[in-house]
Amino acid sequence: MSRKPCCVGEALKKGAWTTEEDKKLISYIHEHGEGGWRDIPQKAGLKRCGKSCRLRWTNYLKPEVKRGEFSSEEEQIIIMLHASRGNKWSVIARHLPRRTDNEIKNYWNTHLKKRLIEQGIDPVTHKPLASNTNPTVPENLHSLDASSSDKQYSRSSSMPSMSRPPSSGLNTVSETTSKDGTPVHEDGSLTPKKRLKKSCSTSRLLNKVAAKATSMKEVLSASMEGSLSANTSFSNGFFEQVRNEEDNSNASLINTIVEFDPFLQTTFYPEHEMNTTSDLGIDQDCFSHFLENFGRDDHNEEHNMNHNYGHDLLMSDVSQEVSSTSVDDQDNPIEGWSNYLLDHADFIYDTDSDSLGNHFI
DNA sequence: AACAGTCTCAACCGCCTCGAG
DNA sequence: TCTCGAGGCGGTTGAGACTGT
Repeated sequence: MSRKPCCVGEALKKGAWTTEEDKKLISYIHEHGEGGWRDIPQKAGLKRCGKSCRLRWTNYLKPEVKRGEFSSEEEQIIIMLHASRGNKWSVIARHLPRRTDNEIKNYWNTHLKKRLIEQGIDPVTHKPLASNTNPTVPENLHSLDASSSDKQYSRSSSMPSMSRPPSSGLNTVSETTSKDGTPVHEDGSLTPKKRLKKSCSTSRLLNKVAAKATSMKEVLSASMEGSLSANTSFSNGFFEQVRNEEDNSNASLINTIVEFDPFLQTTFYPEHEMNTTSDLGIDQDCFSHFLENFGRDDHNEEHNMNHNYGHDLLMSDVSQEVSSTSVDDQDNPIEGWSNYLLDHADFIYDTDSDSLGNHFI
């Protein structure tokens, strides 16, 4: 009622933010905190819409925002969650610490979607494209391992950020490391070994995760529709089998995946109400639970080198203490998940093993 | 060297939800 | 209970950098 409209009747600036504008915004928010976006432009001396300030801060300047190349672990999570939730970028972002929905959305549209298509997987349904007769066979990953995927990484790792303001020596992200902190040549490209390892690992995981995500989506759909029955591929005693094998690595993986997605808990643990604080001790931020279970990597110096623009900007010119949520305080929490999945996900394609593996295909 | 095409991603747009008044 | 602004969200755009010819 009494509130004044936002951004009305003012000659507001649009387009890319300048370094000076960033400094003003960072300085103001650091001093007064977030919130009250409507008033921030005026108080901070910016000719910007409050909404624009909020977006600039949350997507780019916020100290805890992680910027740079997505790891294969993060890619797995994005694909899996996209399969079950669709384009719910904010939901996906909640499972990827320090990543913004906008960044995930961009990464999906420019990288993951294309790669899934190349593999014959529909990025919308996460099911094999009609033209691909055998899309889930891992061998098909050879077609993108060193070509498309490698090309993407090579290109993106060497490409400067487009709309990033003139660095003025402030941004150290891509000077000695790739976007995800991987060591790079002086020209910004990944070393051949790193590139090969990364692309192969990513492609292998993409194949596995895409197939797994498809199954998960089917189960989720069936669950949501209340139609999960003996006809569902996960059924036929599968839940019981998994749950009775607590010390089995397969069961452990399933549990981890289920824990990862609270919605799937009702599928695997139908006697439980869908509850954000289930008996598993999992909530919407269940990824942190995973961290507790499987430990944090303490060899993430590379990731710790992943400073960010806002942080550097603030530290460079504004003599104020940086927020306590410093990048250096947080190592990459995804690594453990990746290693665990890599170590245990092979059963998904292991058709020679027991029935557990086949349920996922 | 110049140009066109491609790619990336920050920023914008418009709609929706929530909650203050 | 209703109104409407703030904030959140997903889709889209376009500037700028890279690549190929």
